[in-house]
Amino acid sequence: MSDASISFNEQVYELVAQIPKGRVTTYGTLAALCGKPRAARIVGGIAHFGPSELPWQRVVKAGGGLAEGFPGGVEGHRQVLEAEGVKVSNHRVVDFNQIFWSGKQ
DNA sequence: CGAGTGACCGCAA
DNA sequence: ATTGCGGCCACTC
Repeated sequence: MSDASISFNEQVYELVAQIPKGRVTTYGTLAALCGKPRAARIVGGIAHFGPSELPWQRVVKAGGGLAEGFPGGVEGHRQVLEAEGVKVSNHRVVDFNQIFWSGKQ
């Protein structure tokens, strides 16, 4: 653990910033990577007050669902995801299991 | 400085 | 399929 001295939110920032383009992950996964598999809720709170320069659009709900609290709603989220190359269908990420990013490329 | 809230997740009824 | 509850951390008022 090289970054165990930083806070939980700092780890989330690093992870979100390292998400490859065209790839997506879930709040629970980011929390689990930080060591808190039950802290998915915190990731959502961090995302709301976190730096807007981070690609929060690549962060979706479990199962590939779009974030309901996203600015503009799931409709706005869908537009950004498709702009990244991620196909979305009915408020749901297509081929989510293929573009899912588990922290290892 | 104390309490509340949040862009969630998973399970139980 | 829907509804309700507990859990965790950081940030805001």
